[in-house]
Amino acid sequence: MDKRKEIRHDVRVTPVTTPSSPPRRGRPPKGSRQLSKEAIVEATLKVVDAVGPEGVSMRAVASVLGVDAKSLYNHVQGKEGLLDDVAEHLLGAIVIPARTDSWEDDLRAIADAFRAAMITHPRAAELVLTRQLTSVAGLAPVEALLAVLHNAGFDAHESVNLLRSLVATLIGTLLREVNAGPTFGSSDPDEIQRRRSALTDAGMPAIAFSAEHLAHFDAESEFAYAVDLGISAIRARLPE
Amino acid sequence: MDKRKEIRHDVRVTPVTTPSSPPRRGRPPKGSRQLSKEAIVEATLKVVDAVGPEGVSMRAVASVLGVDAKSLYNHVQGKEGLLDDVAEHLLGAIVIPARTDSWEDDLRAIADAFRAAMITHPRAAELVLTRQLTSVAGLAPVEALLAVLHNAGFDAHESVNLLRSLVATLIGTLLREVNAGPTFGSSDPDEIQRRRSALTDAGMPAIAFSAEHLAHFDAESEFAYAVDLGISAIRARLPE
DNA sequence: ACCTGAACACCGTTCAAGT
DNA sequence: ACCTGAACACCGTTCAAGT
Repeated sequence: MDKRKEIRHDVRVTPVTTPSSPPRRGRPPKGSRQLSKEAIVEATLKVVDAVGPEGVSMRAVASVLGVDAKSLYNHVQGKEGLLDDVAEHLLGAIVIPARTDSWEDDLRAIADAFRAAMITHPRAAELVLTRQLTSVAGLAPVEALLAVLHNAGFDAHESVNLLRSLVATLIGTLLREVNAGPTFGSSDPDEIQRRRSALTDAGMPAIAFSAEHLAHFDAESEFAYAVDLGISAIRARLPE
Repeated sequence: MDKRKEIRHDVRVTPVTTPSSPPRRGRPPKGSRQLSKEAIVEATLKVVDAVGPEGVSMRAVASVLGVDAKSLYNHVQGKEGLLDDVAEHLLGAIVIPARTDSWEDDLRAIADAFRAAMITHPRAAELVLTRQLTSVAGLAPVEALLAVLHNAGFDAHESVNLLRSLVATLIGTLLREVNAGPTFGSSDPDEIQRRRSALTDAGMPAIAFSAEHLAHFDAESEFAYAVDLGISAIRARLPE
């Protein structure tokens, strides 16, 4: 409830210089790090990992680097631009797998690579999943998916439709996984039991019927299931 | 760039009382509206429609109601609670269609009802699509989808898996639609041409091959396509 | 070229005091 | 029961001045 205390608590991420160093003016004498976009993005990622995207402030990022918040504006385009940069950094970390002779395996492998990259920074994943990114660098996974679809025999038009549906499914599934957080994914039987009875008591028969399974959630197998479902839908649309 | 001016501009949403009314203390004499959660949620929806979720401030919402921001805290649980309330309000507006004898048609109809509700407030949709909602009221669409799946012959477990994949696809697709905004959805040939050449020049062969279709985007037919794809995947999993 | 002091116009929220 | 003044601890961002 008291936002001041919450933020005070969260925002302390190991600063590069000691907080007791005296305030200066102009360029620091010598040893101080050169600020750069990459360094700022990495610092931001640390903050996001610690307090989530909504906890990010220019001041918090700057303090990780032992610098004043206003200095960041020499390297990034404001807070929104910075968060875009973080998202693209994460997107760039996806390792596109080599192609095999099975398009099904290839699609699965790309999907897994995407998830793997998101999982390394669960709290930052939301940035990739919800932002409208425009960089060319972020297109590598799209290129990879499209290439596989073309190669499987789909024409330029159908490939795009399938690509978009598949990506939507991946995003929707991962968004749920990272938003749910560790709480929902937990296998704590007590927690599951509480959710189960809440669902049974909702007075909705179909929900009550499936309550046991609704209360349980295994992120990894849910993801695999969604990808398999997508792949079988694509297979059904194969020409010839 | 100058945030002050931007906000000044956007935030002026027709206030209920004239802005020149003198400041008061304690309860206003008589004519002033009774504040209520519903009224606050509706006012917030107006603000979101005007300036998007990130533009919402307690002060802006209060000013729509001609009231001080701090008064809102008597009725909602802070800003986050308020935005949750808005999301649930929107979720509650979904009109679940009557069931027919075709589970395919039923799934499509529920999906369409979901989209229709989101489209009425495109900028607010993001709240429904990205927030972790916990209310029982929001479960109606889930109940409807599950009932259809059960009725189609799926057991309690498989129904939940299919439900989650389908919902993920809907959320991913709608998120893209509302995030893209009117710009991307436009059929302006110049805009499409610019995007097309940007994609061709990216040096990625599969993207270049599909560039024409990647540059074009029709939200409604993309949605229909994704739903159809999901339904055909579900059909392939039908028992017996 | 790049960093900061001073400053501005905002925020969300608490709490005691008012009616 | 519900509203507000005063106040607090934050924000993002600009710009001129410093080195």
